Amino acid sequence: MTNAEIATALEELAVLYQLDGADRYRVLAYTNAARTIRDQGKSVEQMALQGQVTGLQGIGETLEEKIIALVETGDIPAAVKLKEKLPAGLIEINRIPGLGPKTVRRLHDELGVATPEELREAAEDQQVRKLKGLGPKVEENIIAGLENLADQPEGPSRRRLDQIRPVAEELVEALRVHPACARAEIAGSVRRMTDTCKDIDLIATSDSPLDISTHMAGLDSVASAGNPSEKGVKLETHSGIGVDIRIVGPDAFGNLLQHFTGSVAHNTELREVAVAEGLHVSEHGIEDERTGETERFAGEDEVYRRLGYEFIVPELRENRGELEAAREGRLPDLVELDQIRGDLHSHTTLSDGKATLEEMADAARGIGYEYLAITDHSATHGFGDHVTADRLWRRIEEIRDYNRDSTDDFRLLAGSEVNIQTDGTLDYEDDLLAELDWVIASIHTAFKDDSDYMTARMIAAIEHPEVDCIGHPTGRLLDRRPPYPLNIEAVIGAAAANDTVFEINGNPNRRDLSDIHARMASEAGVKLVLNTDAHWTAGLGLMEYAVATARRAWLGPAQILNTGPWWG
DNA sequence: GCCGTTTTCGGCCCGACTGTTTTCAGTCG
Repeated sequence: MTNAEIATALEELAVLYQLDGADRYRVLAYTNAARTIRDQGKSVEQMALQGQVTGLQGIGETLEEKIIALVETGDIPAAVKLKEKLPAGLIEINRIPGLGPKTVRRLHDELGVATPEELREAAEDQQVRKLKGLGPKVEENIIAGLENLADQPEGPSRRRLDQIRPVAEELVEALRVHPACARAEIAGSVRRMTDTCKDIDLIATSDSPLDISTHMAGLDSVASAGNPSEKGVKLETHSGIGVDIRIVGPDAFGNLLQHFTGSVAHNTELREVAVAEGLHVSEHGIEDERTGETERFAGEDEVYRRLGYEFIVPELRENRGELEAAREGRLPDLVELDQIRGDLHSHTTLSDGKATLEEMADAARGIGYEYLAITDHSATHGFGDHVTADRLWRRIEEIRDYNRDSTDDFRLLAGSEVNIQTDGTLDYEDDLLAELDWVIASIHTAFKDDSDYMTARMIAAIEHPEVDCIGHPTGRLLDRRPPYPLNIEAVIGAAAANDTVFEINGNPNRRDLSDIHARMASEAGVKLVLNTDAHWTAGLGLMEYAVATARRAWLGPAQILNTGPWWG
């Protein structure tokens, strides 16, 4: 059972407890545990079975028992019991925005509502407004909410960073050009460079905040807006992206930026630690309970310093140990985009790329790279653009000619992205692979839902003496395909033992390895390489996403192969 | 339900918004 599946089961149990009227802190404990588990790189199933799961933050004996029951039987007894007691429709109803567990429970107890359909009837018959504290607006919200629920059964969707970031940049620019705006920044998950984002958070400071809110609500790209106020405004773009704009005075800009950058887990931990020292942190400032005074800071770095931390870059703010490290002055020295000296994964028209070898080389040279590996697909790629062994031999000669004729220090590397076949072997002979400067092995076919099989196949490639690197190691596509199942610890162990490098593929649809797995790999002594997998010249520009993932994985230049010169 | 450089019991981040009230509970991020 995957960590995501365990987390989902615990989140469902949290909702069931909520509907059952449980203490809110008990519910919170399950929600926090689910988040911790979702964030783990190691298999929580294995940890639970080996009696190690209580070592995780927020997981005690009770949760350990429930997790063990879940992985052994597929169910948590407490959840089964609650599902017998509470109609399944209530969980569905609870997903309507604005309807929380307390209201759902009252609708059930006082009106007998057990399904979305019964709720619709109750709202249309104006029965809901008969309940104390509920009125016609709630009925309207229910009817609208049920419509949306039918439209998007999976709940609010997250979008890839590359889809949402240009919109955020356009909107923050619209803030900045307004004469009344003193400062504006992108905050939230876009600033933290997460894989996907739910919405856009923007913050600003202004002497006439209402003008700013009204201006933003009236933009052409805005489909609908809430009430513009002095504190900000909520928008939705025509493409359905939610935007939250918050405005404060210039003296508290740092507090607001810190608050709205998040993450929730980071801020919650930050504030809990502060409370123990008598300090109350919010977007408005830091209140010292001994003096009753609130300190405000224009700069975010001052907020961290006041609380006893080194400045923490946004990419690290996930409550994955960064607060402790910042307090002790041992934050990592993170890799920067300008430290990358070459790209080791690119395609040309020889396989499925859109640009020629010369065009790709010119583009890489234009970025200022010292080297570019040409790694077209191999002999079994299919789609009519596979590269036969004979053709690859000739390509090696072409690249050597290119380098010989080159008048500067830039060099092309002769490489290949070789398919890992179903039995773990590669689709070129060893003598050809040995002639290449750089060999990436990747899985492109036969994704099986069998962890033992996929792991063995991957390890066979890692152990192959001619393989330098594993490409997009988990095969995930953020908007359409989950990773294939791998025993990631075993795979990392094999890479460490064989000096095989893992790629962080910077294609924003992949970001593979993920931040969590890349950090695990690095801690196990595996080197990482940051690549774009470019299929056209502009694709080389995607390196910033690989760098972002590497920074989120706590990686510095010393852990990354292509911050160095070509060594081959 | 979890947890401990005040605590093994009694706490558990903080504020905005909404809809309903006329001071607040519930929900959300």
